[in-house]
Amino acid sequence: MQRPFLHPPAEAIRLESVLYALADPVRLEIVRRLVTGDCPLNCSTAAPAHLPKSTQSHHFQILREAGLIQSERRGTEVVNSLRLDEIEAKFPGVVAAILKAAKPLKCPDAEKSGS
Amino acid sequence: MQRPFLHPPAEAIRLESVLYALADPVRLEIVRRLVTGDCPLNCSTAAPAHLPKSTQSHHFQILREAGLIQSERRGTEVVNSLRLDEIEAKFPGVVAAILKAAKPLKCPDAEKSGS
DNA sequence: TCAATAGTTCGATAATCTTGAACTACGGGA
DNA sequence: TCCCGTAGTTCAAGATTATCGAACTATTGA
Repeated sequence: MQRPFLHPPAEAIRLESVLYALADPVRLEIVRRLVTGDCPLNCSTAAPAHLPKSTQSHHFQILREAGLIQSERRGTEVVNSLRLDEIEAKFPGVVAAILKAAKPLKCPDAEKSGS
Repeated sequence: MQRPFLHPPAEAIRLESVLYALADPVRLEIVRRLVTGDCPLNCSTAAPAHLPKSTQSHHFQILREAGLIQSERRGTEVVNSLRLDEIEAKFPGVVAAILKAAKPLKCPDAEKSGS
């Protein structure tokens, strides 16, 4: 068994880790996609498609360890969801303000939904 | 002349850089001290005292390049001030929420103001 | 001019990020 | 049940970045 996902309890979530996780354009985009909910939540679809799988996995690990997302194996894929309530309870307004200020990432994903 | 300080114009300030700058406990503490204004604003007093000067300088450079602070030589010391208005205009509520959520850094600075 | 103070720059080591390659886990046939 | 395809993880190596002592620069004051 691949070691199960490690999720920090709410008390252990640190502001610095949350900020660090969101300080990367790719991870910020992942969180943005998860919160808008306009796409399935597995890793491949939530991450920019042009990235290697290993890099995607690394970013999800950081988001997980920061306490921003929760990952759960569902069949062959991993379903990710945001832990917005817990983060909001600990750091009111932080993630909301960041997401409001975040612009969609410009990347080779650009599908038909042109700007 | 030591090359003068580089400050990005407001338009060039990126959310990711701001978050990255604030994701470090030391830098978050520096910003916290600058905003409470309960101490002079030069580098040595704004940074945790136990840190080597070179490390302090590095942190101030990152804060500067992120657009969070403005540095100006005043005699033999460097005076730092926050660019809160510009950041607030670009990313409303972000820094305010972060500062509200930030706890004072526990460090060997601990003066008589015991917890 | 000399010494002291406040920061910066340099150089080396350590830690972290990125990515290809190999591996693990699960589901679907035949 | 065995084999294959899909979805992610883990490993290893090179590239970035952080930390900190040592040397350097800038400014003030005696």
